[in-house]
Amino acid sequence: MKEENLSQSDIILKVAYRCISEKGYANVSLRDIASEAKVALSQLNYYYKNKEGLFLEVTKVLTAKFLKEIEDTLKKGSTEEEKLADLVSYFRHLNNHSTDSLRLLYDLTGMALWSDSFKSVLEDLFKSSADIIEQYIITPKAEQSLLKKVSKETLARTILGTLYGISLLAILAPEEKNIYDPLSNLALMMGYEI
Amino acid sequence: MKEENLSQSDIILKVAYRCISEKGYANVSLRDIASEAKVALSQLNYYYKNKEGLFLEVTKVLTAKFLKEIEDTLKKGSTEEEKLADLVSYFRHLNNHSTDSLRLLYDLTGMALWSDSFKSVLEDLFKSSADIIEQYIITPKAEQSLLKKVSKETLARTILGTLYGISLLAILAPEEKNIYDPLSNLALMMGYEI
DNA sequence: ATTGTTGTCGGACAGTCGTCCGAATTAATT
DNA sequence: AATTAATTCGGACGACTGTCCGACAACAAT
Repeated sequence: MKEENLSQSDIILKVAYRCISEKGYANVSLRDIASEAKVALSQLNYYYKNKEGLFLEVTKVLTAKFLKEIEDTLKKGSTEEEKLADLVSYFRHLNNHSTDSLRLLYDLTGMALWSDSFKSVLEDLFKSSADIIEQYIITPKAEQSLLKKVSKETLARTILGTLYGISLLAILAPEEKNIYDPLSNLALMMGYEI
Repeated sequence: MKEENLSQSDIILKVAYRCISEKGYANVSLRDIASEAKVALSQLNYYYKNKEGLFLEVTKVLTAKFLKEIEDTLKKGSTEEEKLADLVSYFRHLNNHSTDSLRLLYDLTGMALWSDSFKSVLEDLFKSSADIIEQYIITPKAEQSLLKKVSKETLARTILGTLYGISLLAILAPEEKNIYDPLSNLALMMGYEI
């Protein structure tokens, strides 16, 4: 077990991540986390000062994870079409196999609607994600397509927003069979053949 | 003042709607609502039984409002292009002038991630919205476009998800100037000229 | 006029929450 | 070995939460 040599602060962070992604930030108390981590309640304040401090740290872990995975995904393919298809597949994969992390992302996004601290972290994630997408996908080739009328930044933001919104709808309606078609559809809408 | 002849239960509902949309469901207590409504705390339980009951009622009011506005919006235009442009304008308008209602929608969507009661209400909203979009926008004309490869249902769901996701990003990054371009961009991506 | 129903209120209840503090233990430094 | 610093713990504190109950008022129906 690699968990043996984790510091107590790491354990707390890990357990907090799992708890929130399973039950939602509004339904998790510090006592829940402390007891699941087999740690005294006061240790959470010792390492992270506040509940907000702890949850903020969880948010940073999550956003860093997403950012890295998005970049890794976009690095793989060689052509634009491949990269976009990979990005769509990545979100589809999140929906299928990492529903908890995706729910956590939406939950923390909801927190960002009311708290400036969380808002700045999430803003940074979306800004960085859009930048990466712009860098890897929006090549001159795409600009020559039917999308030449909009800026690179706008196009990248549109892609991100679409993936984000459709994934959220997919989480809320898991019974739909062709629920991930819209993701592939995005590429078609952009004029790609994937 | 039309508020004079509102029943107490209506006042409570109205105040609850406003409170949640201003501070978020996790940050509003029944006492907050009761005091703002100038009503005894126990009255909230008298009329709505639970906190969940009250918030659920707020959710139903909100979803009904959105559904009606979406339908009204789509009824106006005569052509497909107009209808789609109107729908985009409607979301843009929400972002600019009804930010509270939009935030409330996202907040309750977040609640739907953890509670089955809220989930079914929100599911219904998205399902009905997609149906309406499909009915008004996806005519044979659109099917003959470059989108002929996907089903009507999928296309409608894509439009809804895109509007939803991009609006959420727009709320979180209000400083961006051309933040609503992606909305218009959606139509361009679909091959429309608006 | 009396009875019963509905609405309204204040207050109390038990439980949970985040935070903090003092003591005990362990580790590091001198 | 002795002193200082960093961890870890249990417990307590005050504040806040949702829920519930009994009393009183308004009104309707008999």
